[in-house]
Amino acid sequence: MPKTTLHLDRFLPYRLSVVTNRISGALSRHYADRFGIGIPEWRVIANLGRTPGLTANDVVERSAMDKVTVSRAVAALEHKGLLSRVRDEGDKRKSRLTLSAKGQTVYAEIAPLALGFERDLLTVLTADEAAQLDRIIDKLNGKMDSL
Amino acid sequence: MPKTTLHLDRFLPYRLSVVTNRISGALSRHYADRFGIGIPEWRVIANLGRTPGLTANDVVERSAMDKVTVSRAVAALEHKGLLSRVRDEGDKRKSRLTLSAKGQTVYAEIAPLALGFERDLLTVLTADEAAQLDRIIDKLNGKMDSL
DNA sequence: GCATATTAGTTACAATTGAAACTAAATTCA
DNA sequence: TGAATTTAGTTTCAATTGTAACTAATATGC
Repeated sequence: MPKTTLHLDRFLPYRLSVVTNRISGALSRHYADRFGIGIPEWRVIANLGRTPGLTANDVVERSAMDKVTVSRAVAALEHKGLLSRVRDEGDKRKSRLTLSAKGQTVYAEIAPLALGFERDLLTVLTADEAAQLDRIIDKLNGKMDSL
Repeated sequence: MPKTTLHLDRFLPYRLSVVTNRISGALSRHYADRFGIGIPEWRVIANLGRTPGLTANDVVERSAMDKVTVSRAVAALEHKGLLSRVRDEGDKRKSRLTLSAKGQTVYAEIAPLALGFERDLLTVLTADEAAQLDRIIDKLNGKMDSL
């Protein structure tokens, strides 16, 4: 029988939101404090760390962040000297973004920290549960695509 | 072998954050637009709908929301005539909160809508996956408690 | 070829948010 | 008791965020 009463602490969107915010918050405290980097900035770094030369728009598409958020994160990172822009000669609306040496250092420091955090988190799940969760998230994303 | 490269779109905290924000966003669009109610207000309503007479602080404890957020949501709901406060005679710092008739109507309209949304979401998961997900969320929350 | 539409990115503005400081009431304990 | 602490809730302030409007460059259609 389907639920007929709304029980907030049994309500999936709510439960997801709570646990996710706790995780994001804890993770960002790990690096925000130590490196003065916020979540959007960190996501830009993570993308450029793996794939240099992306444009801001490429980052938007990959990161599910807003245009404006990315624009600001890029500006902040440039200001801090963590990345540089090179105007694309073929299409002058775009800029190619790459981490500076300093930016790469930050990436190299934070990435293992983030992976360590994830690994620690995953210790409470069996390998099977972790795999399930991955599949479930994909399915939920698929559902959201079609909505 | 554990991961050694940070691949943002395989990184659990990130994946969770993306899917959760998509779900929360879609859900809140369902009622925010129609009822002029934001997420924090809705959460207060959901709590009082099931359990009238809670104090603001009770809501904070149950909802994982911030004190300030709850205070503001309560003030907004009172202003809109959706709830009323009655100063607790035993402890005059507290107010007992209850939905007005109008507030109960809103609750009665949104609750099934929210449950319907959840039900629709869950159609992409098998019963077993849904149960797994529930368990996984509990485990992750347990981990976050201990952190 | 030039007017129109689209795309990359930024800026302006308003709304949301949380940390910190605050008020008022209740509790503790010396 | 009554001074010091804690608790409930509010207010202030600054930071973050997204929507909408904008600029500049490119692509499209007639």
